[in-house]
Amino acid sequence: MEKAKITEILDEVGTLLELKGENPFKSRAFHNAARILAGVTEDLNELVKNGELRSIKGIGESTAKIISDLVTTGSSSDHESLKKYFPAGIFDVMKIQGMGPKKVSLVYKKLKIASIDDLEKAARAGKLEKLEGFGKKTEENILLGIAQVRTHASKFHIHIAEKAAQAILESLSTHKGIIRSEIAGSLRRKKETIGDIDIVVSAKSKDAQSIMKIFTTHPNVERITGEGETKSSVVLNSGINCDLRIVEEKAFPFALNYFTGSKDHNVRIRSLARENGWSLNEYGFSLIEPGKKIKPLPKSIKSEEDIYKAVGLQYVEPELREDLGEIEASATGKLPTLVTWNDIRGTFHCHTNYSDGHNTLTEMAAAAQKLGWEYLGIADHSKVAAYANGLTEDRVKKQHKEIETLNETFKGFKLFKGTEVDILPSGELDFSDKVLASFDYVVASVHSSFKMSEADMTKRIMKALKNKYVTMLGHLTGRLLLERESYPLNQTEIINAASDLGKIIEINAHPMRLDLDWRMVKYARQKGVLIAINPDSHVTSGLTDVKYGVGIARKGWCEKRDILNTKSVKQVDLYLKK
DNA sequence: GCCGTTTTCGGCCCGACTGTTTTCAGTCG
Repeated sequence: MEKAKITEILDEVGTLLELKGENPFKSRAFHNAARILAGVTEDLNELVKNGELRSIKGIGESTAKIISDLVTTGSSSDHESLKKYFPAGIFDVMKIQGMGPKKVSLVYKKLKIASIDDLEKAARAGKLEKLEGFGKKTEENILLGIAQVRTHASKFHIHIAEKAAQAILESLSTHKGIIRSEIAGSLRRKKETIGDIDIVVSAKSKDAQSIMKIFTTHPNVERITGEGETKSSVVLNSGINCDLRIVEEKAFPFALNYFTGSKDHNVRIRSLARENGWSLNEYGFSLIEPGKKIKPLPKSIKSEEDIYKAVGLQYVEPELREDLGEIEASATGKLPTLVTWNDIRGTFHCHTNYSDGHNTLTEMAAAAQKLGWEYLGIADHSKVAAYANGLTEDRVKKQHKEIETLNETFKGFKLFKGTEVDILPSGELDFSDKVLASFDYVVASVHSSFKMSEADMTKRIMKALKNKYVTMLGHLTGRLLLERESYPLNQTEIINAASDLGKIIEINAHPMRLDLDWRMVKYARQKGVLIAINPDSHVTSGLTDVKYGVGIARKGWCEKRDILNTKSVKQVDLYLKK
């Protein structure tokens, strides 16, 4: 069984235990195990065979048994017996705002509700309000929650969320009482997809009410879902939930840190505080048992840096706060130096209006130069990509001529001739070797037949990788959210092969390809594989929007040495000279 | 259920808001 499926089952076990009303720490143990397992790069079969599962922190006797059963037999008796308590549809019901484990469990037991449709029918018939702990208002909220799940995806692209958040922030800034204000949450952590927007501001309490008013009456607000003195929640007309928190100035760094998350990162920081005998919340440090000091409370915390220092850590950039090793790295002074916009010299996966980009070669070159870049790689689609107006051999020649002519006009800037050649289902490439040889570099990508088995898809890509003209494997992600294109892939095998063959792996080249799994990046780095994270103009309107769509434009995606910084650009340049 | 070197038992992060209660459980982040 594949690892992704196993982590899904562990999560399911955790959720089923919540529904059963088990000890919350017990169910959390399974969710933790799922998350931890997802970050394991070693071969699962080997780990099971050698009995090494238990050596992973967070995997104990029960979770190890489930994992090992799933790996060896494809099913787990513990999971199967838990499943008997609730039908599968129950997981959908859990997605509705306001429906947590207790309420879901109750409506199932009393009314046999096990799907969103059932829930809607019961709400419309007024059956829910008669249940204990429910009422008229709860019923209305559930109907709203159902409507929301149906009309909006629960996640939004970062650039959509960013624009929506900025609009709110701008309105708030008109209030003179605001001392500091910042976007927090996953948007600050620069996740590729955003669940909701968190904004934190500091102000005197006498100003709180009028600040809240600006927020809840903003023209972009569709409806208010919660309104209090320090916290309000709204749904914006784009469908994104947005929360505003108002705290006193001295609490601002704590609130910012708290609401930036991630949840798992916060839990770790709080545990560190506890070791000193302190409790940490969004307002500050306090002693767990007043009078029984273990370590004196830190004084004058003015910034997040001060908080990290107080618990013995180096400052951790928001982009790294996922509890995926950053706490340990920070404690030992081994945090990576992150890429910044200034590190970028160019990129290699751009489309133009030759295929499905929105801009001409001239416009793309001008935009790249305006960004201060030294080069831009043009990689339009190949002929089989008819949906994207892929280039035939003749049009490739025409584009090459145009690039050559343009290059003569540049000073300190160069356009590279590339292609994003389709990897056909057979693993053959969409251009002959002779045509491929005419490019400066070749990106090979899968754009069709996504429903192959993991083994076949991996074989297909491996075959393409072995072609000597292929420089880079295009958009390897394995998890493509919000998009129809999605395919299974043995990432470990591909990275190993790229390492052996000296190929580059490109991640998230496409603004629509989301949720980079940086654990995979970490593994690739261990294997010495050069990773290129590239913007392109595929969906957005050219390079003007490019900084939203891509990792390379944002710090935090990887370490500098992974990407097209001075050192690795030289490596890429070497490729180009070959 | 998982962890731990001062602990093999006892703790595990913490608070705001809602809607239902009539003092608080449930949900969320």
